[in-house]
Amino acid sequence: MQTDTICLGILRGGPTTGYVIKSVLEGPLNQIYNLSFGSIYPALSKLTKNKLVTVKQHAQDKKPDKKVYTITKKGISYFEEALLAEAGNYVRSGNYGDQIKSEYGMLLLFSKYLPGEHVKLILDERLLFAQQQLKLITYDGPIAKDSNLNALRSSAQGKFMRGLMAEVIKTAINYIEKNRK
Amino acid sequence: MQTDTICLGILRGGPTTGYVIKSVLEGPLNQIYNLSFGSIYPALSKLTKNKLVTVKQHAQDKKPDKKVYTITKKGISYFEEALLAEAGNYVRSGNYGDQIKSEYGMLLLFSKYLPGEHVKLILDERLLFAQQQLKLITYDGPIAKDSNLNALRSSAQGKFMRGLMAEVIKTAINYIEKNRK
DNA sequence: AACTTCTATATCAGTATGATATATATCTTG
DNA sequence: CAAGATATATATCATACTGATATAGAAGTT
Repeated sequence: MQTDTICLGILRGGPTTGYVIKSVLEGPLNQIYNLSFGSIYPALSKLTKNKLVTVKQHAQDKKPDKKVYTITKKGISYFEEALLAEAGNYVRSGNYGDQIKSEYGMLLLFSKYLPGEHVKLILDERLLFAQQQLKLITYDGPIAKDSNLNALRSSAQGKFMRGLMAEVIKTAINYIEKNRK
Repeated sequence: MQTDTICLGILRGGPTTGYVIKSVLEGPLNQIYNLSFGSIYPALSKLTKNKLVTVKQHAQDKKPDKKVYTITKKGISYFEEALLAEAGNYVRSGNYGDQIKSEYGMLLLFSKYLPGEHVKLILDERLLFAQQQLKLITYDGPIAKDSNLNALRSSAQGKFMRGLMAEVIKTAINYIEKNRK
């Protein structure tokens, strides 16, 4: 999916900053899609230039201006068309897998060539990370109003994805704990 | 993990071609790591130039020469050092998540803005794909001798990873089937 | 008081993708 | 049985993305 489409999709959930878009992708959407600042900021600039979003610069004396992006009417219709096109491409491509680069997976695969203590450390850190992720995804407490997580919270689609992610993480944690001898 | 290290690691399991390396990554290692030909072929050339692998060109009249790469002694020790460094970097980085771009995940997240038939099709195709992946991973029949899957077959590490992947896919399939209303 | 993490944007060298080109064999389907 | 699709096999390249780095103050931790 194009970075533009993703930014617009997140902005569909309410106005926010590039920094928050990155946080959402790194946090609750970590298992779904990752993007770096080097992709997000230029995309936001391009969207602004094309009038698909507007910016409001919140001066914060001495700190860099907080740029709050809002999707425009033009942006909303563009997003819906783009999403439809992406869905069509996905089905037509015949490529239904995800693009994955799992450092952890490769290290475990090659762990025969690694000292035992290293492997233990890798598994420990990964388990800890997975447990934190699980907590983050199942968390139902209050959230910042600019966090754009309401869609993930309240919509049936968001609940579906949260449930799926939680189940998958739980399965992985249980499997690792049981079979790591 | 560097593309070089991954190619050497797969070559550690026996001599093979760039095409087969791609097939292994696209097939049984699909949930772990993906690389395009545009990364694999240049990496293999670089490794050859640095004497970490050797090539034997198998002329196949009219078809492009099949280039079978074999890891050298120098390559083996380089791989082991590189792997150790990668493990160290992983633990030190504090970044234990995977790099993921899931088209399917994003489409489902935004499925509120998509016609119902589209969503149904996406889910159907994804389920079919997941079932094929599961079959591929749990398959225990004969394999081509140049497929480099013996490590994944016989080693404890390979069995561990296969088991983990299978459990995760099963969980996802069950969840989608139960909650897709 | 010193150190680390968080908020916030931006750039860029190096790396990776995805499409395209080429060429034949084999499998599939109407 | 012919046509079309898929598999084998390597290679290139424009475009896109990453990961590191820079900047800078607030807030939290040791």
